[in-house]
Amino acid sequence: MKERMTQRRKQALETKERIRSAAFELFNQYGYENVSMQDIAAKAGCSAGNLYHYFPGKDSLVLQFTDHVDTIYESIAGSMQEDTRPAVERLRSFMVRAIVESNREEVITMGFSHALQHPEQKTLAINDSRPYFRILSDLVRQCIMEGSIPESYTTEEIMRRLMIIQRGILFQWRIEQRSFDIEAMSGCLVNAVLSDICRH
Amino acid sequence: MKERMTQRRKQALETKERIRSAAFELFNQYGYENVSMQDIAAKAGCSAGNLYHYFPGKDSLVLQFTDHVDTIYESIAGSMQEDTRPAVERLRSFMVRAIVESNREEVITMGFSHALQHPEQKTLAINDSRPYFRILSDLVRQCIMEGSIPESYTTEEIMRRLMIIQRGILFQWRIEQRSFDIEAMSGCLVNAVLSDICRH
Amino acid sequence: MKERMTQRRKQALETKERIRSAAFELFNQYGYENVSMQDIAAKAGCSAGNLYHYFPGKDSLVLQFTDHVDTIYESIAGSMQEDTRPAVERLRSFMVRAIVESNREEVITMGFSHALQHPEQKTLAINDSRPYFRILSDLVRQCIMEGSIPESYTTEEIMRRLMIIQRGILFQWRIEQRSFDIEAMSGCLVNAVLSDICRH
Amino acid sequence: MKERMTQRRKQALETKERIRSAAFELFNQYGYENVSMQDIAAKAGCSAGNLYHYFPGKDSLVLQFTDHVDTIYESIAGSMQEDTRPAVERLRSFMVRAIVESNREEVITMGFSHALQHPEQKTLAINDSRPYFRILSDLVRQCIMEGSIPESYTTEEIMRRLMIIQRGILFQWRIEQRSFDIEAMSGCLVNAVLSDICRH
DNA sequence: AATGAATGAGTATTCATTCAT
DNA sequence: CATGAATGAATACTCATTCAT
Repeated sequence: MKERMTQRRKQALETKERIRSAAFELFNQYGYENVSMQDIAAKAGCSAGNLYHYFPGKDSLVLQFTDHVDTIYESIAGSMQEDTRPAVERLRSFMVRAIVESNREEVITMGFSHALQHPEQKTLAINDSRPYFRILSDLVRQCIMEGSIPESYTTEEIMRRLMIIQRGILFQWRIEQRSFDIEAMSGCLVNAVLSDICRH
Repeated sequence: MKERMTQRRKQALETKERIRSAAFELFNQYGYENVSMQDIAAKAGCSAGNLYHYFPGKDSLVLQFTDHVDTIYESIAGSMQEDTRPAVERLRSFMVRAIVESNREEVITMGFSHALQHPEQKTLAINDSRPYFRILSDLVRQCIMEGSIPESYTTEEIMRRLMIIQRGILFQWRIEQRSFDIEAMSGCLVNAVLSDICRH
Repeated sequence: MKERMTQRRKQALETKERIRSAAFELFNQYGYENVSMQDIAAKAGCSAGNLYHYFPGKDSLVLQFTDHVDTIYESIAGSMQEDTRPAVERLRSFMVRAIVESNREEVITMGFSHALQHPEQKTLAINDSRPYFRILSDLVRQCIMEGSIPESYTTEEIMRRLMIIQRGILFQWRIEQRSFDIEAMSGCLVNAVLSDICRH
Repeated sequence: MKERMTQRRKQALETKERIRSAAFELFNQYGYENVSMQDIAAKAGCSAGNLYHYFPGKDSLVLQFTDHVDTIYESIAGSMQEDTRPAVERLRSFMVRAIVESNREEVITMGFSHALQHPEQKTLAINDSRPYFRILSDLVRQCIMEGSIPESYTTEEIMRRLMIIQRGILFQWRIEQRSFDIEAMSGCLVNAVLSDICRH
């Protein structure tokens, strides 16, 4: 019986994941408003009614994307734990990888567009409980402590600039339909901004 | 009789403008997909059917925003015609003003969000016939000619970086709900990027 | 001053005719329900509002077609006034010409389709005051009098058969998109029916 | 469980049939363009949205009528399989029954009217894959083989004449609002046409 | 005589969501 | 866990008609 439950639960998790990923792909390709629950069900290979066993509504499907991004950021941070370079180098690396990775996963564009249309939901607002902001502010603070970033800046100001770069690149990347070298561009702009900051 | 015609035509133009601006406000506030033609009509003070005397459809209402932006950019460029400073200074000024002005008009955010969801419409794609790109590429070319930007960069590369900055700021400005100094931030980031470029 | 009035009236008549013929062409091509008053106005080269100076509504525009058909039938009858052949020959000729001529004018198909959809309006019902029926019943009665059609038939029965032939041809002609010889077919079927009648 | 599924499916089929028949009655009574999806839903006793579970759109509802007619024709042909009379007699019988039966079902008039308005859809065009035309051309060919119809005619020419008779009767039957003996009329006109053909 | 701006009711179609099975 | 029939409200767009000019 336990076996069966596990079996069943496993299947259920698979179904949930199938739904989530179907939704993400479709949202990304056509935009939130142009994807219907029936479309998602069709792509996930189940009935429309069944979606409601796993997600309370369409909204909650979009909002899954923040969890998804957090996972990505955490895995980047995890893989850098043994990096012993100065904080400013690690910050640079983290930003570049965050930009590249987050643009690999296409849902994010959708999430960004959604956030742009609904700023009041504060989906992308600075929020210390979310891994992205936690990791980033940690790194920035270490930079300030090690002296590579002058104390005259607040953590928030630094983060804001980096976020502007990240989101600007995401935007342009989408608009130009992926036609430039995103890694080079990220490295270059993150550098420009950090150098500028360090010089003051 | 001509007088009367003018009267009528004037009223018609007013109606058209009322519709356009109602649409812009609503789109900006609630997002394109969450605004119905009825909503627009109600706000414009006319019947829904009447909208179709002035605009062939909902789409064409959104697309008006590019014209609107173009007007802004042209007026900035116009007001700078007698500026005799080096090209790189003028580029800096133009960018800062473009960012500040375009964020003053709220529709633009909506247009950007729309462009993000429909990149295939190439609303914001580089397009030499649009004033923004014409002005920008002119200035960049002058910088290259006067030597302030090295020849190793193409105009397009420079423009891409500036656009990333502009759009990143717009994004963040919207997300943080206008809670930082946009002029200072623009100056700062445009500087950082241009300095970085000039140094190479 | 009289001149001017005449001038004006002439222009008015021209406009009315332009509207009528625009409506007919469009109705015929696209069907009554798929043509809007604005379409008609555009084709007639005037404003939509102006249509209402000449016709009280869209309905009355369709109904014009019966007048139009009557004119055709009267002109056929007129041109046959000096025909001295036996009545049955003249009936044959009239039918063939009526079929051919009425299919030349395309509106008629539209009128027929309209009549089919609204039989309660009795647009095509037998109606002695209309030229078509007057002419036809005259000819049939002459046939009976001259003995070429037996007295055992009523005028109405004969007319009904001829009308069936006429409308069947019109139908098929439309369905097959004008791809057979309508004159030969008319002659042939009218003959078959009349011969059959005469034999009994 | 299978039982239950059957129950559900049965109910679904009933609903589909209720919708189809509601649509047919209404189309026939008021004409395609004067019936709204809401009307159909109301008559079928379900919501308008539900219509779209069963039929992709309004058009597809009209087009169901050809299937309906085909069923009728096939049942007539089926019931004549053991008829051993000469082909020309069987052709006569088939035509009369086809005319009478098809006029019993009122939708057909509506379908015809629709076909008249949209000849480009070729709903009623000669189409060898449809039972009506297959049966008819079979019978005609047999007549030619047995010598009752001269070889100088093509199958198509014969069929065209019979179709003209059938459609003409249908037309007149509708226009005169069912006020004559359709069986007698069919027999009489089919006879007249076939005799005429046989004589040449 | 003519315009064209304005209306308001109407139309097909979509879709998130519910629920009996 | 899963289905899919059903709903009902919403939505973009159309159009005959009116009327001030």
